[in-house]
Amino acid sequence: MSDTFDLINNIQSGCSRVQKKHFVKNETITTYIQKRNQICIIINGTADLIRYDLNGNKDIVDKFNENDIFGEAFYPVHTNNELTVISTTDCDVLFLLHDDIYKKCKQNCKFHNTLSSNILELTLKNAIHQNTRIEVLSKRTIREKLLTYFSILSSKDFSKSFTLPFTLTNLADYLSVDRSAMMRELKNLIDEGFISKSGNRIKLLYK
Amino acid sequence: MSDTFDLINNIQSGCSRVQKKHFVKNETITTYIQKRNQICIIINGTADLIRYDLNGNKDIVDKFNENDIFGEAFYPVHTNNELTVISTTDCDVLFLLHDDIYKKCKQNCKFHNTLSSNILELTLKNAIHQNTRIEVLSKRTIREKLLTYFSILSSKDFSKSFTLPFTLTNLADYLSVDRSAMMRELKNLIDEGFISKSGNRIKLLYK
DNA sequence: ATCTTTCTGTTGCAATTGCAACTTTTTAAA
DNA sequence: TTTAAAAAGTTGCAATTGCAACAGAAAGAT
Repeated sequence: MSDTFDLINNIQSGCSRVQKKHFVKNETITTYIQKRNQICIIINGTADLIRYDLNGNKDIVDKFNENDIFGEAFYPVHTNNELTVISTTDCDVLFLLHDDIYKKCKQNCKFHNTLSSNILELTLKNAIHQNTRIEVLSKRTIREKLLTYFSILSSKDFSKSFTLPFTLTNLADYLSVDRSAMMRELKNLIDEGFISKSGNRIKLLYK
Repeated sequence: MSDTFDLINNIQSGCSRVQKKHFVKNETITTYIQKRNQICIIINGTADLIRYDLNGNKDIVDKFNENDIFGEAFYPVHTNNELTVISTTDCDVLFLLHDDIYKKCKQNCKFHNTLSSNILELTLKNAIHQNTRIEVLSKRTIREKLLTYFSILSSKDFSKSFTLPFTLTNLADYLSVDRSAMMRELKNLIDEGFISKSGNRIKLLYK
């Protein structure tokens, strides 16, 4: 994507303390503990944001892909549990300091301006992601959650047919519902003729 | 807040097409139809983001307060229903054009830099809001939703006691659960000694 | 090519939730 | 200050969901 591309091209000339690091699969990229000044951007690869609660239960809070922006700065201060970002493939990550973006650079340097614009773009994309998820999660039944999510995917692809960006197991996590209950409801939707499904390709049959 | 304050102070000097408008209670501030270039900031007052679905049902999607940033740019493109922002009190709203923020100003003018920095801050605050809601909504039971939300409010206030920022009716909407079911669960939490409640002031009694 | 792990698909059952339908209390408006 | 409109509080009941516990299929690893 040109956004991040511009940014990388400008790192050399920058007056900011920007680092780029490489991670192999299953490494800890960062933990959300007293790093509210750190903002991260995935240049390539994928990672999971994982919560370990007090009982040691593991829970995938978010999934990050190429060009996604993340960091403790995006999260409420929360003392009860620990958030950790772990690479799910090999990946390259850019680490920026929030203050370097926020505080106005006295020289009005080109790097700062590029940085601000790019990060605004990435942050907006992030907001769209989040609002999509909120719209889906705020539906009360599994059926409505599925249909809402499908409808958004359909709008995005301009087509009644689309491929799920997840495994069904991960879809259940995304919708925050029990997997078996979701499977049951998917079956109902198929039996009642609302959708058809082969593998993780879905087709909407209504309207 | 100093963020928005800085911004307003700089409007006069700006090269950008910024408008400030006043609305009385119950006016339509904007609709999310083909305004993906429009970004709005509430200077003061409050507003609701409302969805009208195909059956004409009304649903409060989000609530905005002073210094909140919003606009179609934050939402997925979605053909099925209409989103409208309506003032719930008298309010003043700043209208910016996304392109004016995104596209680099050739003169590196002071206004542009202030704008970018401020909007990044507001956008980050917005992300924290959204992630809070996602964390709460992704809990599977009403009990967990309540306790998670309470725990976040408690962390924010550095206290086991805090005041709900909503009426109970609006809290049920925020948690996306049936109000009567939520009341039942609140009562259970009180009876089992997890919390105490008087009016909309909550006290956590555990740990 | 075999083994191991992850994912898909199912089902019974108990627990939770939403819905509908009320009453009472509080707040706002005329 | 009376009236109207929200909000809070309750309850029975039916529907949905989560949980547990499987078996089979697919994908990765050795």
